[in-house]
Amino acid sequence: MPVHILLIDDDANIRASLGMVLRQEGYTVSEAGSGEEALNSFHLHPADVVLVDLMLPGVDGFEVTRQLRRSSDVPVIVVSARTDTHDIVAGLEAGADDYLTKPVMAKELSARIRALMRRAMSTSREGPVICVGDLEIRPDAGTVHRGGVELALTRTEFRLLCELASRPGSVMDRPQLLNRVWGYDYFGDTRLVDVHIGRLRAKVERDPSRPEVVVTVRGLGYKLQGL
Amino acid sequence: MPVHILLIDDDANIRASLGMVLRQEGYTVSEAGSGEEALNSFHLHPADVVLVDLMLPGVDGFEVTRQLRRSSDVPVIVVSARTDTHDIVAGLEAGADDYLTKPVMAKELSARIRALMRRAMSTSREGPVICVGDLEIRPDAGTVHRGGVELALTRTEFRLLCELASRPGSVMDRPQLLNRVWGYDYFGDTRLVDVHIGRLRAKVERDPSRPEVVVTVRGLGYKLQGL
DNA sequence: AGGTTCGGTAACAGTTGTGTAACGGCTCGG
DNA sequence: CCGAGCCGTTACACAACTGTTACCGAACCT
Repeated sequence: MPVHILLIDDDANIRASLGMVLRQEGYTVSEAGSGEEALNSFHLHPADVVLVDLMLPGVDGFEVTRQLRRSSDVPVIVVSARTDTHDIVAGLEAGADDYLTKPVMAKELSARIRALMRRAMSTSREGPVICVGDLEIRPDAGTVHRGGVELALTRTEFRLLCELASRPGSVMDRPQLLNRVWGYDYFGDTRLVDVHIGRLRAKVERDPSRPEVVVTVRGLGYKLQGL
Repeated sequence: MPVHILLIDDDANIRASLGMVLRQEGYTVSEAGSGEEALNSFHLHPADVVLVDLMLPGVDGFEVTRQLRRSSDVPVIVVSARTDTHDIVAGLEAGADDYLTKPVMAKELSARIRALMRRAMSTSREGPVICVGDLEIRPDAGTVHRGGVELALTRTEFRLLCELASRPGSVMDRPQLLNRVWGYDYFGDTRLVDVHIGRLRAKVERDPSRPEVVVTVRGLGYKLQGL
């Protein structure tokens, strides 16, 4: 799941250069040139991090921050040309988590984003949940639920399932699975994967004799039936 | 409950002036002049926020930050004379939440502390009482009640329980628990955690032979049954 | 259909993980 | 100095998990 950043600045050049830096870091980026645009955009498609300039036409950066805070805990970083302590304090008081002054160093910006996300994640109550079909996989809790009941998977089964779930719908062959689940660097033939797939099915499938979730692709490997 | 700040700097003048600023803001402050002193102090009396200088004799600020992170989620702000982007990035990567360059503006420092505490407290502070199943845990009071009666836990048992309760439902593995409860670095295998889990269960579980609260996740660790 | 390959699964034995009892060291208060 | 409680280590028994093998049926090919 890519991390999404909303970038708010009225200067298209700055948006372009910051955007490029962020995209290179692997983030997806959407841009807004005004406060109104930003708030609308955020409502439609909430971001994981917001970068906001203070000087915006219309609704300024302070106000954008306050509005965001009203409905969201999203991490907000102010990026502004204004270096005055008064502005910094006002930005943070408005609800921002950090304040950077232009010109920003790319490395510093991304380090600060990482630090902030780390902090924001660590306090989030619920870990991520991966849903495949009627399965709910919680890598964090190490549990799999189906219809509210917890399935008792072993560690290997769980890792196998997670590995398959990391790319639902696409086939993974045996060497690949051996590598990623067992860490083996192994070619020859072993039925290891098959056996564990079988054990996994016994717990995961409604009717293990007719698999609907963990599907065999003959001659290739296995895949998770996306949906 | 007053907010407590640990201030680490080898320059007594800076400690004095920053300390004064912080005390005026209503914080209680303890000071340390070296990394070793700071880590010892933190272990004895954990702070709510840590301010650390980078240039320290012996264990430097980077290392202090890393060590703290190993056993705690405490908010850490680096306060350093070094303005180089490389240092900023390294500080944040080491686990710091923010990085300020000297000379620091008092107003900015306190605004950043407030912003960070707001973020850190937003969901992590469980309030005065954590309830798990029919257990009532009061971290401040150091007590656990079940059905109105107080359970007599030892300090270790209590910390273990609190640690598990900090993320109910999420599995915590043994190294993690060793770090956070005992402050150990992980060295090989020890049954220490298991034994104390057993002792904790003897007091906490209705039927210790069939645990419902402190649940084993084989191959991974233990978790508190959220409910 | 017959031969061949591939996948599913039962059985088993070896390995690993976990619960717990027991023991000695330590601290603290009398 | 002595006992009580707590802590960390060790040892052992038992349960759960793992990887291998063997056998069988299904799918594929000619």
